[in-house]
Order: sequence, then structure tokens, then C-alpha cells
Amino acid sequence: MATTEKKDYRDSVFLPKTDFPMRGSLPVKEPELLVHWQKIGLYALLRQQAKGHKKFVLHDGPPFANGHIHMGHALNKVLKDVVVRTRQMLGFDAPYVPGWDCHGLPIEWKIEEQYRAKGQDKDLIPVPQFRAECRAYAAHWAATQSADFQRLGVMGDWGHPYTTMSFRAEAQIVREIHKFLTGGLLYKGERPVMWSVVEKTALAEAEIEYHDHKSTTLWIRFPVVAAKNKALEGAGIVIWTTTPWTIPANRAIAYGDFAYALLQVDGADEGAAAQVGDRLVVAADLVNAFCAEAKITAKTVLADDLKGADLEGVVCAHPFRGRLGCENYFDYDVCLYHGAFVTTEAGTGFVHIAPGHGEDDYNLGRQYKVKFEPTVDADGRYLPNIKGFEGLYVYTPDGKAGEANVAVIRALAHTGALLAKKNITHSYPHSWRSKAPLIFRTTPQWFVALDEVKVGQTGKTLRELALAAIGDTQWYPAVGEKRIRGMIGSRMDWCISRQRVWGVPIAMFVHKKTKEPLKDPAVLNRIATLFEAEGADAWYVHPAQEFLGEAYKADDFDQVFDIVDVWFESGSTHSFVLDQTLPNPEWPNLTWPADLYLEGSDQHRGWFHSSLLQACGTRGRAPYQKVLTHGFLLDEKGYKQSKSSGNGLSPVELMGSHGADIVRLWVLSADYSQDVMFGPNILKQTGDLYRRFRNTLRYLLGALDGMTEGERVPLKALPEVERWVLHRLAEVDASLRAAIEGHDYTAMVQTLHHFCAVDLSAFYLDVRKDSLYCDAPTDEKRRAVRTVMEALFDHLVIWLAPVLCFTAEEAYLARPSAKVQSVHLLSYPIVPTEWRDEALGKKWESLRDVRRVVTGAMEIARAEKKIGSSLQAAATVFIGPAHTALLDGVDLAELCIASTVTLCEKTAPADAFILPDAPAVGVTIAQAKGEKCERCWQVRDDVNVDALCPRCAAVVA
RNA sequence: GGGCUUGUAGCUCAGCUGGUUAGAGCGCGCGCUUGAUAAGCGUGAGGUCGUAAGUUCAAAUCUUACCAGGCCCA
Repeated sequence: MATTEKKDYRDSVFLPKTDFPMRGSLPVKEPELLVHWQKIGLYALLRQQAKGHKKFVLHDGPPFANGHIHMGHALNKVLKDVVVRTRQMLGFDAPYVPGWDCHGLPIEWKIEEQYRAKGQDKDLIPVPQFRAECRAYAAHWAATQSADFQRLGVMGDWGHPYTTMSFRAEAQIVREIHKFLTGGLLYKGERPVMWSVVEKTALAEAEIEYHDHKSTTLWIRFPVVAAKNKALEGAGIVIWTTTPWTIPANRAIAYGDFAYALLQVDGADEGAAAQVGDRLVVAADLVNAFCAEAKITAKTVLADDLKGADLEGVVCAHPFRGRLGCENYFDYDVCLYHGAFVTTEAGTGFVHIAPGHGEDDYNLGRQYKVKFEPTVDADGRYLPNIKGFEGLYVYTPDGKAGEANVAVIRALAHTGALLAKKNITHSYPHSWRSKAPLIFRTTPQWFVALDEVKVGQTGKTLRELALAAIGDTQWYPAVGEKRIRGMIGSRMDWCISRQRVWGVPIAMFVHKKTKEPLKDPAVLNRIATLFEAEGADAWYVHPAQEFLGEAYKADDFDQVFDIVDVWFESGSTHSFVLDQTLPNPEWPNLTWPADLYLEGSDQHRGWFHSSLLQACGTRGRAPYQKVLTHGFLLDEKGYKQSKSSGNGLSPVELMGSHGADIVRLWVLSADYSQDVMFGPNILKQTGDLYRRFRNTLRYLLGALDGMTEGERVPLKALPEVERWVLHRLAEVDASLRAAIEGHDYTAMVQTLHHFCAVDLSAFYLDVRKDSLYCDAPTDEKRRAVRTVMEALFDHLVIWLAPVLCFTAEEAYLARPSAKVQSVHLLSYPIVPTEWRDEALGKKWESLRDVRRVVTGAMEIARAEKKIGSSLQAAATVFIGPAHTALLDGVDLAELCIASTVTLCEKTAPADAFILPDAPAVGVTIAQAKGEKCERCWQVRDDVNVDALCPRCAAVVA
């Protein structure tokens, strides 16, 4: 009687076996691995192991110690981590010391806010106490961020990071300031800032908000007293302003790059200030608009093509020249200058310039060396030198309009200079706190000179040095160079003083009489030494005389209490972190200059910029060899992420829900040289990407169950497919190294993924299932397969380690053969040169082309219900002579996972399947004849009574 | 408003210095497998290369303008 019951040989098949789970459960597993790394002291092991290797130092740009990390931080830190890890695995000693930027306004605000919430006046709090609270606040957030960065898998010296508020850092920052002082680069100047008369303080950009504001706009003529073009003499240059109170501060007039008209008034309405016969100059395009405002009813255009050459050198009188009560204060010349910022959008095409009361005004004034004086005091009142207007308020202490505008308008009307006025409502800066309108006002500030002074013995100015240093630096992407060059080339002197509390003081003394800063090294040393011992608080705690010593009298000096711009501080991190020439360097394993700075592209204006100026001013060159920038984080639609639009995702939450490796993989699969998008869809796709990597590792782990060294087969004894895999491994290795060299990590990830998905999963691993599952463990072929699979695993796990630092570790430790405590202690494998075999590579490309025709044909047979699994198929492959040599000795059935493949060197029949790419190959599919081997599932004609093919029968026996 | 910059299938990316029907992977549809199974294999459908002009025998690739973004300034 025939057996109807099928035999079950499942237990005799060598299926993959591993404890490495298919699902990562990363939120659970990753923290365990962090503990493992901590336990073995991984960072220290890495340093120890790489001792003596060539250094690669990435100097960390310090994030601000304020608030939770966001995806932008994650992007930046993961990139840095991958750079460091890949360099380390390439054989460098790549230490990483993370740091924090701890001083600055936002932290001050938070502390002020706490006082306000308690109803206390922060101005009554002693400075050291206030600073102590700022310090505690910064320390708290640095610790929080540190935990988050570590959770991301970022490897570094977390036990010993740098901060800008450590006593050592504060002391070194003050020493760096002193270098600029003694080098003569530091000077005191005046500069307009946004000023609140209510709070009596300068405001930073972030403290300003814009609201609608009603202003009186004026059309004012300035009589021409001298001009090259004689037609202009006696005419009036008409300016337009929205801030009447700045007229007493007027020192110049700016014109633009367009045509101006000279017109003669022929008729005017009653009440018009312009008289018949008056000649006036305005932009040609604005003649009609102006005449309407000035009630000029008839005019003759005497010229309409006056250009820069006509206007250059024109000298006007101030409208208040000779005015009674002004004591000749306004008798100076008002000259015309070209200003690129002048437009014809509104007004007259002439901009009145008060260098003390506007950014453009100030710059133009500096450019043409226009003399000016302070006009308004801290309370918003005209200073006594403004004769005729002294003591009038621009804005009163409660933020209301003062008398200044009205007084100025009245005076202008009196002198006949006022041609028209009109009220407008426009967007105007206000204090975010008091909501009062702001004014531009000059205040004394400390500047670093870019052009006026030579730096040390270099014979070059700071700007020249910086521009040269830009050329000596490698910029990735290359456009970065252009960007920073433009900024350094056109920027003004560096204003490094801030009237704040939480920072490093510009600790020095200025002689009360001579106004000369004291440069005595003994004094400066005492300052730095005390800072090193007690922090910068020392400046507020110790009496001035203690710093000055016995050689000077404190009464003769003003102590400077301005603090330094935080950009100067972060621009100095290279000194107190990297500089090995300082006494007792804190991180002796670092080097100066850094090999690499890596930050977002906004840092061309920020950290790259300030570090460059700082280092050029103190050391004559850039603190970095190479600068890499990444783009900004955008949402999936390409819009910027912001709190208000709610399109941001928290990396901390993502690590809790998906895992850090997913976040890391996202970073590395995006092109970071441009802006990087992120959102739910991209997250999902990253998860899919991840699973492919994870499952590839898992399959290899399962396939290698019980693998021993003795099982390995030498290269020469390997079948061709195995040798082809090794060839691919060699190719991938070369691609990866090239990608890493060019910082093209996207290519690195894509190469790896393509290899796993296309070469391995869809081809090699699939083809070798038969041998792996069914051949005897001692079978030479199966041993060859496992030899190659072991090589695959050993390479992949290391290649993936810099990116999937958790998953790679988990997989590595899952191998019983793991030789070291962590995959991260390994270097990239050196691929044996004999693995590379170009001819074999080409051959197998062609074989896979043939395979594609067969799988295509099978798909049709499946659709026709002729076959289900590919092992039910018997394929006939029709080839031309070109393929004879290619297929010689090749087991196509095995490659195509068919039960039989018959080669036929004939023209394919009409019903054969042909792919357009491979017209020389035709395939027909029939059902395989014979019985199914119940163990290997091949359909054969030699299956025995136990439903086994001879091979399987031998293995089972 | 200025400087720099981006826009190729639903998603992430390739497409070198202009040259045949624009590629890959993922996702999606369909099918197979049920011995990688919350997996694996096969196969199919998706793009007027942001828009519009122009240069050229020929443009995703060069030029200009425009649209929509981004960074930094004003």
C-alpha cells in the first residue's frame, strides 16, 4: 500500500538558528548596550588602543546649554559621531571631547524671569548671586543634554566635557581678550544699538519685536552751498525721514544708483512751503509723488538725468545753520555720499544720514569718515551739546512720545526747510518687555580692529590674515569658502562688548584721565590667575586694588564691567580645549589646530567665523584644517521646523518610541550637505531601511549557528558564486572607503543597503538556502557557503557599526566567536587583494542577466497557474553562441532555484519569454517532471520511496 | 531688499565636463512562498527632471526670468 501521508523532514533541515530577534526592541535594548559600554569603559579602551596612531581631532562646536535637544542637535551630533567613528575604524586615534556654551543672554533671561515670577527686582540681586543661579541653570541643561546625546549613541569623553563656564575656560578666555588688548587690536568706539529709553538698556536682536507705529514723515530740503554741477547751486536737496528727532543728528545725505531730477517750482497751492522759483532735487521717478505731497501744482523739469557724478561732492547746509538759539552748532557741512542701500521705494531718493542713529547711517559714516557726536542720552533726552533742543525727550521714561519731534518739526517749518509732512503707520521696533518703541543710539563699545592694526609680527591686518586662512582651509561643501569669504571681506570691526552680567568680563582697567587701557602684564596676570582659581566672579567680588597691585591706584582707573560677546567665548574654545602649548592642557590627547569643525551652515556667520577671527588675532591662523557644514532641518514639505507650526519631533521621544539607531540611520541616509527633511513618512521609511539591515545580520547569524574555524574552506577551493561574493565585498570595501574619504555618508549607507538587499538577500542568500539547509554539514559546498557568510557577517557588522552603533554591537555580541568586548574596538577589515576578480565580477553580472530572464518567464507561468514555487519549474533556456562560454559549467537550475534547467543552443521558439535587455536569451517554462523530494523540495526523477532525493537520503542516513 | 543656496518617481538618493527609450533602493499594486514568516522571493505601475522662455543639431545637465523653499544679513 502506497503511503499517502507525507513525511516530515523539517527536523533534518539545517534552518538558521539565532537568538538575535527579528524585532529590535531598540528602546529597551539600546540602554542595556549603553550600560555595557560604560561597564567596559569603551571610550577609554578606544583611546588606549589607538595610542600612537595618527590623530584625527574633530573639535566639538558647543551647543547652548539651554533647553532640551531637538532634531537639529541630533543631526549635528550623529554626523560628528559617525565622522569620529569612521576615522577611528580607519585606524586613526579620533578622540571626541564634547562641550557646552554656557554664558549668554537667554540664560540671563530665564533667571530674570524667575525673579519676576517671585515679584523680585533682579537689579537688587547681588551680581555674584545672580551669576551663581545662571551657572546652576546652565549646568542643569548641560547635564540633561549630555544624557540625551549619550542616549543617541554619541561616543565621547562624556565624563570630562568642556564648558565655557569652567574656571579654567573663563580664565583662558580673559587671557585671550588680553592678547587682543596687548596686541593693540582692542579699541573703544561708538556704535549705534537698539536702545530702550524705558529700560535704559541696549537690546539684543532677540529682545526686539515689531509692531505698527504711527510716525510723522517729513520732506525736508537741504540748501546746496557748493556743487561741481553749477546748476545745483542754490537748489535744495530733498530728503525724506520717518524720524524727525534725528534731524539734529544729521551729518550727511546718501544718494542711490538711479537718475535724479532738478525741478523748478512754477506754481504751488496756498500753504505750500515751496515758493515759485525754488529749485529742488529728487529722484526722477518720484517727482510727481513728491510734488503732490508738497502741494506743488506746476513745475519745470530742468534736468531728469542727474547721476552720481553730479551729486558726488555736493555740499549742503544743515537746515538749522545759523538758526537763532542754536549757537552755530549746526554750521557744519552736510555732504552727499553714495549709499548702496538707497532705493526709490518711498521718499525722495535721498536718505538723511544721522550716523549715531541707524545701522546704514553708521556704516556710511564710517566709510566716509563723517564726524558726529552723541545726540541723545540714556534717558532719551537731547544732550546739552544739541543747542536749541537740549533736554527735550524723544521718548519719555514711560515710553510715550516726547517733545523732540514737535520741536524739530516746528523749527524746520520756521526755517522754510519743511516742504511736506504726513502721518504714516509702519512696522517699528519695540521692546519685547516694555512694549515701548526703541531708538537707535550710539553707545561706547569695545571693538577688535580688522584693518587699522597689524597683528603681532605678521605685518598683516586681522582681516588679511583671516582671508588668507580661509584659503588655507578645506571647505566642504566648497561653496562654504565663498560664503565665509564674503562675510569676512565685508564685515565691520568686531564689537565684543555687551552690557550684561552672565559672561566673562572684559576684565581690564582704563585710566580715567588718559582713557588708556592698562596693559601691564603683572595686572593682567593677576586677573587671569584669580579667574582660574575662583572663576570670573572674582571680578565682581575682589576690590579693584587687589588686581591693580601696588603700582597703581584704583582711584585713577575705571574698571570695565562689560562682558565679552559670547561669540568671542565660543570662538576661543580652541584655545582652552585644543591648545597644547598652554600649561597643563586639560585634554592632552587633542591637537591644535583641529582637523575638522563640523556644524550647520549658519555657523559661517557664527562659530566658524568667530573662531577664525579669534585664532587669527591670537595665533595667526585658523584653528581648523577643514570645515564641514550640514544643512538645516526641515519638515517633510520642506518648511522650517518651528514650535508654532508644531511640525517638530523630539529626538528624545523618538528614541523612546523607535530607538536611537533609527534616528542615526535617518541622519546618514539623508544628503546632509543640503537641508534635511524629516517627518512621519521619512521616519517610516527609515524603519524599513533599518529592518533590511537588521534582518540581513540576523539571517547571517542564524546561518552561522555552530560555525567553527575548522569548517572554513580556503579561497582556492571556493565555488565561483562564493568567490564572486568576496569580489563584491572587495568592491563594496573600496566604495565605502571612498565615500568616507569624501564625507559622503549617504553613499556609504546606500552602498551597504544595496549590497544587502540586491546582492545578498535577493540573490546570494536565496540561492544558497538549498546548500545551507540541505547539504550535510561536512559537505564542502556548505562549508564554503558558511565560510563566505562568515566573511559577510564580519565585514557587514563592522561597516554598519559607525551608523547602527547599537544594532551592530548587539549582532556582534550575538556571535559566540566575538573576540573583543565591543565591535567598536575593531577596525575596518583589510580586504585581501586576491578577493578582487574583475573578470568574475563581469561574468556574474551577465549570469544574473540570464537569471532575470528565467525569473521573468517563471512569473508568466505562475500567472497561468502552471507553477507556484520556482522549484516546481523546469526551464528551457535558449541561447545563442555568445552565451555558450558564459554558461559552461554553470548550474543554472541552482542559480534560478528551479528544479531543472535545460540549455538549448537554438533559436528560441515564438512563445519563449524574452527580455528586451537580453534578446539573445529565451526561456520557456514547464512543470518539472518527477516527484518532490520532501526534504529539499526539488522535483526530481530520482526520489526514493522515502520521498528523498539521493543527496537528502545520504544526509538523513 | 542683498549675499549664498535648493527644487529628478509617494519617500531617500544616482545621473561626471550637455548626446541613444531619465536610473536605484524603499514604499505601493499583483502573484509566489510559508524552511529568514510581524520575514523572504518574483513582478508591475509610477517622472512633461519646480514653471516659462532662450542658446544648441541635441538640455534634467548651459543662460535668463518667474514660482516655491532654506541659511545669513539688511
